[in-house]
Amino acid sequence: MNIGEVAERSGIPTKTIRYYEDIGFLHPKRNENGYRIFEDTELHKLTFIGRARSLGFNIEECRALLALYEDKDRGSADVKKIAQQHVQEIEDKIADLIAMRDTLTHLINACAGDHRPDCPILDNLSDGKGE
Amino acid sequence: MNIGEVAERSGIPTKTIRYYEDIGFLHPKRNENGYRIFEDTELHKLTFIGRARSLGFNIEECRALLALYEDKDRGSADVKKIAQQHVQEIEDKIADLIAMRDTLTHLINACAGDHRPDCPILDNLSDGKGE
DNA sequence: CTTGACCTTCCAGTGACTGGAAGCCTTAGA
DNA sequence: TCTAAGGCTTCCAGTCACTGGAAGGTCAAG
Repeated sequence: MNIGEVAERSGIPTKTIRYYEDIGFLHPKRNENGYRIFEDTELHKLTFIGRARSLGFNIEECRALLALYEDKDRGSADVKKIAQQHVQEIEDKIADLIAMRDTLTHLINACAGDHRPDCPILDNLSDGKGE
Repeated sequence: MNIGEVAERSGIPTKTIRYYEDIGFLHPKRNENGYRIFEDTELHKLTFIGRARSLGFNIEECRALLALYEDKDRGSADVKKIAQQHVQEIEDKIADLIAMRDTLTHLINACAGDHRPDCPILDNLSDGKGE
């Protein structure tokens, strides 16, 4: 397969695939004209990475997961640990965002939203009060 | 005030304050030795930006909010609109994160997390099934 | 007079891509 | 056989909002 076909089948853009090669995820062979040739194993790897990324794992976590995937002797505990840490990070982010949303919603509800200049949102940004 | 004092009082690192000057948020005067001198208005502005950033507004949104804050003739509707758009973005992010968390939690619960190699988490990343 | 805490500028790196330029390769059609 | 389109290559720069570090000037205390 050429890179275009792999991109289509994995759902990962060609640019990103080349980037993944740069950072050592893949080592596709080249044919005599310099084009990358991908095997099914590489397509599979890319799809794996794509799924992990869409679950919010960063590149280093993907690397670790991939290494575990390819290690037939690993215990599932290692994988579970990475996933649990990641869930905790996600929970933290959710909590931060909810706090932001709640503050903002509160301010928005207090704001008339008309032609007059009084604005609790700006007042809060200006003096930190009004919550 | 020198930059160090402003940093302490606003809670914004000196590096970031210099960066904010670079991108045109501030225009502190300089004294003869080249040091920046900050007035209270600049400290106030920085604190404003700090609060807006902590509510998740990006730099351009902060710029817009600051401009509205300094425009005595604006209507609160303009501010409310920016805030509402921002809340919508936050809601979207929260929804994405919750979806990730739920998928992961589901997989984690299905994973024994022991010394054995079977792992539903890796299986899911590998073949997309198991949800 | 030295030490240490400030301050300055400039350059590079972060994460994970993404866009664009310049140029080679391949294939289908006129 | 020429040509045009599309796919492929590399390399460089930009994104966002900082952050770290180097190299050096300034200032106040002891």
